[in-house]
Amino acid sequence: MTHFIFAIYYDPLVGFSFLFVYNPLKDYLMSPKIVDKKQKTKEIAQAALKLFSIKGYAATSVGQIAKAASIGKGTVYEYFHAKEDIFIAAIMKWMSHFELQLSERIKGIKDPVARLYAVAETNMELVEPANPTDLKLSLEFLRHSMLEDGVLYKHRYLVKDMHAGIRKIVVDALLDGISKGVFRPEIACDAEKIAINLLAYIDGISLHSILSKNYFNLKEQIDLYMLNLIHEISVDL
Amino acid sequence: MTHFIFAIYYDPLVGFSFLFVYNPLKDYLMSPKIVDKKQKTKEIAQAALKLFSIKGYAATSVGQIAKAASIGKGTVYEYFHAKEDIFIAAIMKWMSHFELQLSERIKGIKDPVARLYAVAETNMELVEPANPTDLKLSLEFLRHSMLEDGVLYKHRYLVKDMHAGIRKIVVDALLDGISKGVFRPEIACDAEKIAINLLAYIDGISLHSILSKNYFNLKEQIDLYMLNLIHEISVDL
DNA sequence: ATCGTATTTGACCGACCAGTCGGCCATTTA
DNA sequence: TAAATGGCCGACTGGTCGGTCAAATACGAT
Repeated sequence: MTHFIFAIYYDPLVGFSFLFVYNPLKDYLMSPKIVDKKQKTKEIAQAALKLFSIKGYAATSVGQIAKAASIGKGTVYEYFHAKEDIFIAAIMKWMSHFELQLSERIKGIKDPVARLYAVAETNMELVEPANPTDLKLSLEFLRHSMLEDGVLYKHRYLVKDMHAGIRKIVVDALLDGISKGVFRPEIACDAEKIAINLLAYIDGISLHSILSKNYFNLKEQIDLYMLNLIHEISVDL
Repeated sequence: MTHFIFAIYYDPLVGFSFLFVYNPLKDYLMSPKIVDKKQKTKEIAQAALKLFSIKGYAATSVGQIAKAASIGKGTVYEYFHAKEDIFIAAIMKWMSHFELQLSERIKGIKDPVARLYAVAETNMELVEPANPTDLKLSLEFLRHSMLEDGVLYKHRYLVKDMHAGIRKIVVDALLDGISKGVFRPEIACDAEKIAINLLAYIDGISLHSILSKNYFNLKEQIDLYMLNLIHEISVDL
């Protein structure tokens, strides 16, 4: 009876999305006012993400999100059950954006040393250009994942998963370096530890660089760390 | 005419405090119900500190602070002009407590290597014992210092000052190590950079340890970092 | 043109909160 | 005992915010 094709989309941002999809072959038979819920959900999450990263979760009201998305406040609740859900969607959008950016950067780099540098530099550029909204969002993210009554506490695994994903990239680079004879084989058992330390350091130095703006040069600091690291794990020449 | 001695106290937590002080030699002449404002201010700040570290600034109401301090809400405003001021006082209390703990630990340790370890371990223990409220407070602290509309933005120098103080301890340990022939003289020009990286790493790994609870062993990670650091800066044997 | 339905909307509600204020209590002074 | 004073308090106010809902709107179908 319906003149629309029915589809089930899965999107990591919005989960399963049951959707009446516009069918270009039958548009003269379209049902009344069908919108792409998936798309609009993303748009709202995008607008919210921007506000959350500037003002923080608590200080951003649903009304402001609605205004930023150029829709009414009530409409927001057609797409999200609660403010918390907007935050979760926004965070997932941000995470997948970051992971995409990182994997884009990594892909094609074969040299293990260059690969480690690329991981470090991608994180660095996330913070550098006088636009530290990402780190602010990170802090918001971490805070709400850590606190028992935090909005993201039930979704703590998101942080862990993200960390695990990036850590795997580093560990793989290390093991790859060993098999290519660049890094010392003895470090294989410490590869995980080395990766954990590298990523923790990058987060720490990024944080400090924002707090002590202009006091030190982020790139120089990371270079010093990387130089020592490479020196420590490389085969003796 | 008054039967009290008048004193001006200076306390880093509450600033100058003009105080009628109880004089034990003349207590039979006491004025009506004089309380130690300085002391009570500290008690309120202490109660607030606990709540802020558990729930965060925004989620802690002045009423809850009052209840935690076992006083009425109105009384809180006898001691603080605004909620923001309670936060500032609580943060300063927390900072001075941390700095005291660190300097207590450091004092008496003459060996430069042991001194570096002591700095790292003090930070570590701050986070370790299944009671990560301090790191939660750190995050709250950083967030409000970083954001333009953060409660502590006008007091950003507090973070910088604290970092500078701890950094000086590390730099001094490094320079001391050089003069004692333990560390290589060439690192003198990099001492500042090394200190910045060490402290950034400690903050980063502490953060990750809370987020990935039970995934890795914080002490082992720090030991690995310190081992590499010491190896890198020590004179060759 | 008109109907029916999907969608949108902003006024509204109840909860909460920072900060105020008038009054209460306890103790000293006269 | 009465007045004075320091300290204390919680009800109240003005305002915000998350979430709801009845009415309005958009738009294809007929």
